[in-house]
Amino acid sequence: MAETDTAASTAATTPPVDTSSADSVTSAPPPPAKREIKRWGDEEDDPPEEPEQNEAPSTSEQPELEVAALKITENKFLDDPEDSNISAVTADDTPYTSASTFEDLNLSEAVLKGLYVEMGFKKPSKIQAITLPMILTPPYKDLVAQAHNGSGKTTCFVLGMLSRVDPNVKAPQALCICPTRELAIQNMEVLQKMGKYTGITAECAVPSDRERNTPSPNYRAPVTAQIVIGTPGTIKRWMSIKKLGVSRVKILVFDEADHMLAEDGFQDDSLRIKRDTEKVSPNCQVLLFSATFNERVTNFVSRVVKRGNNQLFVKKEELSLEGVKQYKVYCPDELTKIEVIKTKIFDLGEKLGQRIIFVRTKNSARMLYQQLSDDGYSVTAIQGALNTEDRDKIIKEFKEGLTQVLISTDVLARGFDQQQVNCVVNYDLPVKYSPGPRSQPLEPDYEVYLHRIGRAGRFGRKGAVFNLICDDNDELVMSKIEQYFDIQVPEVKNTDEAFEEALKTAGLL
DNA sequence: AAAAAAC
Repeated sequence: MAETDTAASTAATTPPVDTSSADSVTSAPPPPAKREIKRWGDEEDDPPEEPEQNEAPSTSEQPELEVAALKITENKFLDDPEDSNISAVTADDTPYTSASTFEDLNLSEAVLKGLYVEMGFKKPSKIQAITLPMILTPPYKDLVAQAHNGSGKTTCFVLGMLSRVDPNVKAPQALCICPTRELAIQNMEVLQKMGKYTGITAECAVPSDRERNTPSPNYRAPVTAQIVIGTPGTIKRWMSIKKLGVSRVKILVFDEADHMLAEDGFQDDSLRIKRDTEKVSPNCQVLLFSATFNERVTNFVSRVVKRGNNQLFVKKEELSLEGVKQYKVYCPDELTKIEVIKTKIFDLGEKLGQRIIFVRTKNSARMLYQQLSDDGYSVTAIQGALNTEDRDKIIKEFKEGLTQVLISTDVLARGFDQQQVNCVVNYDLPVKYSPGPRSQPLEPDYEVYLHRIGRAGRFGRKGAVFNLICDDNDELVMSKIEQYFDIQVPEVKNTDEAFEEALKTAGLL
C-alpha cells in the first residue's frame, strides 16, 4: 500500500497543468443538446499499467495524447479548439461523451472503490476518458485504440472486463490475450487490484513448467473463473482440451494487438481464438489496444474488427514520449559497448533509477550477463529460454527494486510497467529480419524501438535512452528510426562528462 | 531473431 501517497499522486494530480486541459474539465459548455463535450484531465495521462507508486509526474513533460482521427463521421465531437489535436473517436452513429470523471461511467461501487482506494486514481487519463464510454455503452461495439506508452491503456480494458462480467454467472465471460507470460501476469495483477472489491474471479492462463510436464489433459479442472488473462498458446490449448469454455464470453481483449495480429507475430493463434470464440459467442465485443499500429497491420485490423467501428489512432510522428530523451553513443567495437555499459550505465548510473538493457538474442543476454557478473557487477538477465520459475523470480526481484539493472531480450519490450525505470539502453538496435539472403542490410523494427523506449517514462515521467551504435548498419538503422518518428537523436560522446550532461538534460540528475 | 507452446 503505498496508497497514501501514491494515491495522491497518480491520480491525483490535479493539476496545475497547462491550462489547456485543466480548466475545461468542468467547463464544457454543452453545445448541441446531445453531446456535451467534457474535457479529460491531461495531467496524468495515464495510470500506468501498474500504477502504484508514483509521484506525480511533472506536468510539464506530460506526453500529449495526440489522436488523429481515423475516420470522423458525423459530428465533430470536439469543438473546443484546444482539443483540435485530438480528433478521432468515431462511432458509426453512436455519439459518445468523453468521461471527465470515473463517476460518469456508471461503474459499480466496488469498481470505483478499487480505482480510488487500491489504484489511487482520481480521474481518467485521456485515453480512458475517450475509450471507456465506447467500451461500456451499449450496443457494445468493437474498438481499436492506439495510445502512447504508459498512458493507461491497461486500465481501459481491465475496467471494460470488470464492468461487463455478470457476477452471477460462474463461467469465463472476459478473455484477454497477451504476447508474453510477463505481461499476462502483470495485467492480472492490475485486474486483481482494481477488482479487489468486486468478488469477480480471474485466472491467469500462462505456460508453467509443471503444466508442460503433464502429459494428461486432465491435469486441470475446467476454468470457472469469470475473467481469463493469458498467452495465446495456453489459451488455445485450454480451449482445445475443453477446459476453457467460451460460450459465455462477452468481451475479448487483445493487448499489444498489433503484434497479436501481425503476420510475423501471433496472427494465426489470435485469429483462431477469436473465431472459435465468436462461433459460440457471436456478439462478443472485441477490443484491440496497442501503442503502435503500423500501416500494414492497421489495414488488416480494420478488416478483422467488424462490430461497429470505433477506432483511435496516433500519428507516428507524435508517438515518441516528450519526457524520454534519446541519445546515440558511437562504439567502434563490441568491447567498447561493454565498457560503456560498465562505466556509464553502472558506475555513473548509480544515481539513476532502475535500468533495462535490451539485447537482440537470448545468447547475447546470457553472454552479457556473464561478462558483467564476472566483473562484479550486480545485474540479472531475462529471456524466454529460462524456465518459468526463474523468469518469475527475476521479474519479482526487479519489481521489488532488489535489482537495479536488468538485461532483457524483447520479451519485455512491450507492456512491462515498472515506474522506477528511467533509463533504457539499446545494446543492440531492434531490427527486422528480412526473409531471403542474409546479406541484406537489416531494417529497423520501428515498433519494437518505440515499445522499448517506452519502458522508461511511464506515466509522463522523465527518462533517458542510450542507443549503442557499432557499425554502418547500426548508423543506417538509427537514422531511419529518426526519420520515421520525426525525431533527432543527438550523439553523446563516450566520456563521463558528456553522459552526465545528457542525463542532466534528460532531467535525471 | 524474439516471443508462445506444441496435434
